[in-house]
Amino acid sequence: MQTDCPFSVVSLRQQVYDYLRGQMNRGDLRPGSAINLGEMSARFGISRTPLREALLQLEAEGFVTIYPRRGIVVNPLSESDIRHAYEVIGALEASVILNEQGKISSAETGQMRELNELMRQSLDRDDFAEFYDHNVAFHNVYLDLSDNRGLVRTVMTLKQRLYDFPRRKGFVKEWETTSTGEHERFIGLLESGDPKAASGYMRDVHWSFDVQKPWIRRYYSELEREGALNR
Amino acid sequence: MQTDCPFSVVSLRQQVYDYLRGQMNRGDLRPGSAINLGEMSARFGISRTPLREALLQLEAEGFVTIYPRRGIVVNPLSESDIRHAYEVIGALEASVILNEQGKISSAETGQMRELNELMRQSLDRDDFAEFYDHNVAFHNVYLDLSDNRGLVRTVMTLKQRLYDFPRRKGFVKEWETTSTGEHERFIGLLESGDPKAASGYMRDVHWSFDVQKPWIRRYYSELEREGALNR
DNA sequence: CCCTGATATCTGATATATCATATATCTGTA
DNA sequence: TACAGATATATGATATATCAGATATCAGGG
Repeated sequence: MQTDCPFSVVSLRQQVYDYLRGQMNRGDLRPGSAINLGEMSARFGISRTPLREALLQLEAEGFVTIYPRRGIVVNPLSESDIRHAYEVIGALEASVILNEQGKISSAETGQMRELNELMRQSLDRDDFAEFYDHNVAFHNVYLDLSDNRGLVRTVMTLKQRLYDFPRRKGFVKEWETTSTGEHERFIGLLESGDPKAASGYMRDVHWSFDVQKPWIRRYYSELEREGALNR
Repeated sequence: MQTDCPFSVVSLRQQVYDYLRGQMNRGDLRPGSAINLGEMSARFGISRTPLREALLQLEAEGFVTIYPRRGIVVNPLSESDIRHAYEVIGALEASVILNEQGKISSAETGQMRELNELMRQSLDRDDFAEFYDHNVAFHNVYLDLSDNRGLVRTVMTLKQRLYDFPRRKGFVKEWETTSTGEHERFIGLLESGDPKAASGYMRDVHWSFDVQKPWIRRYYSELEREGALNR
């Protein structure tokens, strides 16, 4: 029925949401920058209502703050925001790995191996965007096994928050090399039949703010110099 | 400055949100029931805009579904919704317990003991509302130690979803007795200096859907007979 | 010069009107 | 009688106008 329909009407609200998310993702809309309903309405030639609705959604997801009658600002990403995101992502990804262990077979670990290899190739080619897409796809191998779509949506929204503003055209190569190594260790634990250890490794190492802190600080401090990150 | 101000203007949108949440909480707005913007606008004498904005927020939080141009429906709570909520709550509460273990002292465990005792007294008096308030307060003892307000908000929203619709004036007493026993075990693990075991117990026993499934099914199946829960 | 109160301006919040889509009902034809 | 197309109705989605609160600026008095 509806899911088979080749046509769909995308609400203006959704289009605005997608547009603004795209702007943040490309770095065209930076942390701290102001968004003005009246200007946007004039620029796009649409009314303020769908704009406002899209922004209310973005606010609920943490991307912007609406100051009543004062203005709308794109949220900076502070170190504690990063720490909080790591905490939630780590806990939820670990939970999925444990809960869906029965569905993680050699097809899945094989897929993750491929993606990890593609990540390494992207690293060698300095292709940042591709590296991150493969990274997201790596984690999605097990996330997509979960029917808990709310959980996955929470994780994905937080990842978008993490990835948007530091989404620069560059790496801390040592971090990414370590990261792909952690992926490999993770796969090894899964393949050796120890999903509990794999789950713990994902939460306590790969998504541990404390463990990753030196890389995080190095990575984000470089961005801070570029003015993309406000403490 | 603003946080000290004894006066505040509460937007219509927020008032509508609070009102509707209160209605769901009291069972005056049941799962499956329709909400009509035009009727509500007429009844409250306010425009549809803040109504719609409140409902968009409620939709984002899982309480309602807005069917474009067709109507707005209060979401039923299915068994899989409950399972999903348990999964997320368990993972996140366990994470807080681990991360904030340094802040959990005898003051906190003492507080939890008191609340658990109050829960037992409510149970003896068949005071359902009070039992649940103490239960929420019990868990909040450690949740409030976390500065990850996004995490806590996620947990609280899911709990509201769980508690609203089965919020009847009654108990499965054996479940609640078992539950307070689990609280006691949890406190014991904390006091014996094993926060990791306490964290694991909270996630793998107290908030494990599989472990609690028999109680859940008994509790919610009674509600289903009352028409409060749709599968 | 500084402070206070009045006024102007800005911008989101709300009210009202209209539009766009989904569904129900009616009408005509085979 | 059944089916297809046209029309009516319902309801959320969007457009436009106005309001309400926050901030900036100005004017007057001490």
